[in-house]
This record gives sequence, structure tokens and C-alpha cells, in this order.
Amino acid sequence: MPKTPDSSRRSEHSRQAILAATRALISEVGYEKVAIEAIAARAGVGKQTIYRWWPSKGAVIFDSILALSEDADGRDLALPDTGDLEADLKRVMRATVAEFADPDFEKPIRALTAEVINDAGLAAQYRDKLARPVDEAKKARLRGGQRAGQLAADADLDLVLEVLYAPLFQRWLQRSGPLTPEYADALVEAALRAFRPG
Amino acid sequence: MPKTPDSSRRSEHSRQAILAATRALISEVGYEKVAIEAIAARAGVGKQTIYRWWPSKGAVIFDSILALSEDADGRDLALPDTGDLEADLKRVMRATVAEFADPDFEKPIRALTAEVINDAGLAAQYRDKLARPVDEAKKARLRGGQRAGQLAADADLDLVLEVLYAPLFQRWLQRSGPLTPEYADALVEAALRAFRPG
Amino acid sequence: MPKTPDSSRRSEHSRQAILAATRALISEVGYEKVAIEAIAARAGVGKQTIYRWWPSKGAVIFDSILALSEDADGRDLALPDTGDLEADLKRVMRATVAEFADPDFEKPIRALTAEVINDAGLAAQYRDKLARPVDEAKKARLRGGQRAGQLAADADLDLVLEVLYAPLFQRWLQRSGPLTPEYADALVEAALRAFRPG
Amino acid sequence: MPKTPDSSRRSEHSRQAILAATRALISEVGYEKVAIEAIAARAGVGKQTIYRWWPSKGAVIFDSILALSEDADGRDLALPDTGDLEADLKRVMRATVAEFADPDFEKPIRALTAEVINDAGLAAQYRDKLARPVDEAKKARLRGGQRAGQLAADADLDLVLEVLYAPLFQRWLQRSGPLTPEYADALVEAALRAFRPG
DNA sequence: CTTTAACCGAGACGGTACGTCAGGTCTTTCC
DNA sequence: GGAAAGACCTGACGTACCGTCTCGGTTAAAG
Repeated sequence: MPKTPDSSRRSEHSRQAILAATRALISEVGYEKVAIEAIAARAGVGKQTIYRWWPSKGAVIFDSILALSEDADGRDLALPDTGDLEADLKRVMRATVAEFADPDFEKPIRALTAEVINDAGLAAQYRDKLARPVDEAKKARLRGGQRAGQLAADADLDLVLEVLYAPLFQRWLQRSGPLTPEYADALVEAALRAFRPG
Repeated sequence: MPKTPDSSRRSEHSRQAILAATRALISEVGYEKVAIEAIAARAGVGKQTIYRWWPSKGAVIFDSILALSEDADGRDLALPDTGDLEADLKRVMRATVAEFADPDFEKPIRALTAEVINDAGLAAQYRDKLARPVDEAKKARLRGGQRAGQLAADADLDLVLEVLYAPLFQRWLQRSGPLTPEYADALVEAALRAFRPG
Repeated sequence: MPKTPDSSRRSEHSRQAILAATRALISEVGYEKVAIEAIAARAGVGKQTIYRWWPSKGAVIFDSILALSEDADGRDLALPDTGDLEADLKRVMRATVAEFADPDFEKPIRALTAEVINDAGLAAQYRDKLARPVDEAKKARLRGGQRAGQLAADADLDLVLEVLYAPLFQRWLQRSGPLTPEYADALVEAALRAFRPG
Repeated sequence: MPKTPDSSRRSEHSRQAILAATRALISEVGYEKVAIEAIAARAGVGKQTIYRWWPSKGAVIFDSILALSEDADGRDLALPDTGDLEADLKRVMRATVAEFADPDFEKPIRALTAEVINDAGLAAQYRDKLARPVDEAKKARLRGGQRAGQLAADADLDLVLEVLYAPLFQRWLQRSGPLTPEYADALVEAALRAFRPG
């Protein structure tokens, strides 16, 4: 997201302080009320240092949340593969349900989502940097399932992922229902029925 | 949403002017930049008259969009019923896809969604006043499908609705893929496969 | 100050409550911060009842202070007359000094004076209703002094009064020096020297 | 009067524009109706720039009038000294009378006085910055009169000044009588009689 | 090594909008 | 028809932040 007029002279220390302060403020006061001035003050940084490297408040917030995942970049995104697609997916979906229940997770992701909804540019970055890698890992596991005859060989994997995850995400986002392990199981079962081979 | 300090003395004329001005501003400048002062000016109303009856900017915006649907309250929410569930659902889903492509629809719904994401109170109102009635109409049609043996009799209809609609909604919200009639069809087919009877 | 559109139907009870509430508020919050709404609330009166009978906030405040003196209207304004003008004046001036030191006296009179400075209409009322009667009483005593040969027979009594009182009033108003009994005496002595007979 | 959070970074241009705009508004709309917002707009300045450097509206108004006199700071405050105290004082008092009749002088001084009446802090500044230097110049001339045997050697010069000026100032402030050259003369004569030597 | 230019913390600046307060008007309801 | 109640439009309040713009001070590459 940096404008990188040069980048070589950029203070990494300030950059980290800004991102950390932003994350802290999101947790404390909520996304809407995070102020650039507060970030600068908290980070011990001049406002200009923020404006030099980020084009908007949304971009800073976005980057600060993105940075969380980048820490785990080297991490193995690969899904478990026991040979039993249904069992593996249920494990992953139950983990996702648990993750959504974590209050530390709540505010930043709601902030990120609100940002993404209203800014097409950030939406593109979100897809490229966050969603795509994760989705590719999931699709890799689904392809394994196709090879093992547990999933229709001609299934549109993007569609399968949507059928699996979108109901869960929507329920969380709109608080329209409880997120339980059973719900995770039910989604996996429905998706596998929908894309059963042959 | 009003605080109703009394409500009997409330000026209906001012109320309508405020909601109309809010809708106009959402379309013109986008949700984030709608200012209470601008609403008041446009509506020919004192700021205090807004603050007297709504607790926050979000509430005004929410109400203004809600009012749109309330105009159509008497409207027939019922889905078409030709006896062919798949055909009927495809018709409805294709219509939904078309609706999401309407630019007049875009900004208010993104605004409403952003509001709902970050405010649990508004989320509850959204479910009660907007989502539930529509969902009930849809479920009524699904029940018809169950009776006709086109849908599993024991299917959790809330889950069916989520599998049908959440992928569509998420794709639109996050701009993560194209919304085409074919996509609508594919979703209907997947959902019906997932909840096929017996 | 009332507009007296009719006056016959006027509620004397409301009028008194308004004036009393105004006086109380002047003492409590100071002249600048007295609000019509607060007066109305405190007096248990509608705002319109105030606006019906007084043209402005200044007028209400002015009247409320004026009313204090009107209570004492029947009172004997006459100065003491022992035959010794100097002694009598010193007694009166020392009493005035004491009165100015009374904190309950402070705020209303400063309020009244500020009102009078900036509003020529109120200034005229102030002179007619408050200043003149008192000044006439003082001049009566001075005329006694002239007859007794203690004061120049041709002295301009308005000027004598000004030389006596203006220094005292100015010192209090601008807080430009201490108000002591000795100061009162010094003023009387100076004035009598200035207007010594023959 | 500035709070001087630093002062070195302060924009002198803005400061001057604010004071000039304030003076202009006092003349145009009168002291009571001068609004900070109007000052800021007229001066082409953000409101915060006013609040940053002045604690209250009164302080701005006070400073703006004070600045007028500071322009003339190097000015010769000394009174004429022809050797004839009475003639010199009459000249000065007649000049004062004329000054009070100047309408450009009217509104600012009434504004300043109203401010000083109700704010002890401003009163102190008023005495130190405006009144004292002028009074000292006058007392210097009076001392000359004492040396020349035209004024009692033991006269309290502060008292003499009050007897001379307070009546004039009060008459103007309360509009309680005409300000004429003859009145100026009468005051000088009375004061000199009151503090005649020997 | 020195220059020198970009980066940095700091924070004043012209602005916009906030949410509150009060002014004076208008309307409703009661007595 | 006066009066209590209070909603209404208006406009100023003082505050919070915006994004831009100097200020010195530091720092790291280029000379």
C-alpha cells in the first residue's frame, strides 16, 4: 500500500509503530472512531509520516490488519489431508467457527469488511493479499477430494467454496444466527451433497 | 428508531423531508460522507430536529433506507409458484442478480450493510424489519416445494436460504466475482442438489 | 417594560415567579449565562409567557432587578438629617461602601450596569425608575445643607452628586482600588471643599 | 492574553487579521453580537486558531481594543504643561469630552467596559495595560501643579484623578447627562477647589 | 569526511462537521 | 383567550479531526 517514493529511507520503526498503534486503537475504540491524529500520537509519530506513506485512513487500517496475516506469511496454509474430505472440511469449518467467536478477532475483521464493502480498491487488495492465498489452499484440498472421487470432478471450486463459506460469513457478519460446530458440520454436508460426484 | 420523547407532537412533514434528504445524499455523495448538517440543510430542518428523534447518524441512514421498503409494505412479497420450484427459484435469483446490478440500489445497500456490520442494534432491526419478512416469503415457497417432493421434507429452510443467497450476497459485497444469470442458475441447482428429497 | 397588550388578563402569579426565578439565576450563574429557557423552567412557566410580556432577555433581567427596589418603593428614601451635612453624608457614603461590599449585591448590579451600558433604552428606564428617585432624595438633603450654609448656594447639585458618587462607583465597577470607610470620608470631605459656600 | 502554547510558531498574520476583524465587527454589529465564527470567517482563519490563542470571546475583544492603543505605544502620553494647571487640565478634559463624542470611539469602549465590569481578570489587565500608563502621565502633571503651589502638596493624586474623571466617565457610560466643554471646565474647577493648597 | 536532501517529530494552520445550547416563533391542549 | 408545554428553525458555541504546511533536528547517501 505504500506510495514508495523511494522507500529506502523509510523508517521501519515508525511503520511498525503506526501499524501497531492502529491495531490497538481499532480494538479500543472501534473502527469508525479511529483517528489519524490518535494513531500519530500513540505511535509517537508526526501526522505527515502517515500521510507520506498511506493515501487514506482506510489504507492504514487495512494495512494494519493485513500486517497481522503477513506475520504468518511463511506459515503453512495447507489444509489437513487425511484422505477423508468430509472429516477434513468439518475440522476446518469448526476451527473457523471458533475463530469467529474470538472477540479479539471481531473488531478488526468487521473493520476490514466495512472498509472493503465501500472501497473497490481495497476490495481488490483484500482479494489478492488475503483471500486468494487462503482460497487457493482450500481449493488444493478440494482438488484432492476430486481425485479421490469424493467431489464431482467438474465442480466449480469457487462455487463450492462460496457455498461452504458464504453462509457462515454472512451469519457472523449480520449476526443472523448462532455459529455452532453443528452448523459447521451441516454446511459441509450440504456442500458435499451439492457437489457429489457422478 | 425514534427516541419518542412524545411523538404525538412530532412533525410528520419534517420526518419525511429528513428521510428523503438522507436518501438523496447517500446516492450523491456516498454513505461515509453523508453529514447531519447537510441532511438538515437539504431537508430545510434544524439539526436539533434530527437529534431529537434519532440517536445517531447511522440510525437516520438506516431509517431512511428502511422507509423505502415500508412504502412497499402492503406489497406482495410472495414468490411466484408455478409448481416448478427450480424454475421459480431461478427466476427469483436472476431477478436478484439484476437488482444488485442496479446502480441506484448499490450505494444505499452498501451503506445499510456497513451500518449493520458495526452496530448490533441496527443489525437486530434490520433482521426484524427487512430480512425476516422477505425470508418468510421465501420459506413459504420452499415449503411448497417440500410438499411437492421437490425439496427434502426435513431440510432446515434457514440453511437452504443461506446456501442460496449468501454466496450471491457475498460476491456482490466483496466484488469477488461476476454476477450473471448463469451464476444464479448454478446456485439454485447446487442448493436443490444439496437438499434433494430422499 | 411589559408590552401590555392588555395586561388585565395577565397572571400576576406568573409575573412574580418569572422575576424571582430570574433573580435567583443571576445570583447563581451570573448575568451572562442566564437563559430564558432556564427562567421559564424554574418559574414553571411557558417560554411564550415570557416573550408575551417582555421584548428581550435584557428586559427581563432589568425588570427583575428593578422589582427589587420597587418592593421598597413605599420605603423612606430620605437621608438622615442631623443638621451636620458632613456627618450625614459620611454616614450615607459609608453605608454605600458597605453595600457595595455585599456579595449578594455584586452580581445583580454588575449585570444591571452591563445592560445599561449597552442599551440606551434601558439606560433611560434605569435613570427614571432607579437613579432619579434616589438622587432626588440626596439632593433634598443637599438643599438642606445649602440653606444651613454648609454648601454653596449656587452649587450645581447634580455635579455635587457626581463628584461624591462617581468616584466610588467607578472604583467598585473597575475594581481600581479598595473601598474603605476612610475612602468614603475622603470623598465627602473633597466634595464639601469643592462646593464650600462663599 | 495568549495562552502561548509555544508562540514561536504563531502566525503573526493571522493574529493581526483576527484583531482587525474583531474591531470591524464590534463597530458593525455591537459588542454583544460579535460571534467567534464571524470573526474567524472575516479574518479568513479557522476557529481553532482563535481558540488556540485566546481563552474566551471577551479576551479577543479585549485584545483587539488593546491593540489599538499599543499601536500608539511610543506616543507621547505627557499632558501639556504651560505652567497653568487649571488651563492645562481644562484643555485635556475638553479633549476627553470631545473624544467621548466620537462615534467610532463609542462602541469599542462600551464593549471594553462591559467586558471589564464582568471579568476581574480582564479588569486587572485593563488597569495595567491601559489605565495605569495614562494615569501616571496625568499624575506627573498634577505633581508639577503641586510643586507650583497650584494643588495641595499632600493631595492624594489617585483621588484627585477620580474626582476629575469619574463623573465624566459615569455620565458618558450611563448617558445621565450632556457632555459639554462647560461641564469639563466645571469639573476641573471643582477638583481644584477641593484640593486647593493650604 | 563533509555536504545536502529526504525523512522525521511536532504542531500551527484553514477548514468541515460534530453534538449541544439557547434564542425566539409557532402549535397543541388544557383550563 | 391566556397559559403550560414543548417542537420547530436558526445560528453560535467549543471540540475533534481532517489534510496541508512549515519548522528544526537527524540521518544516510552522494560527492
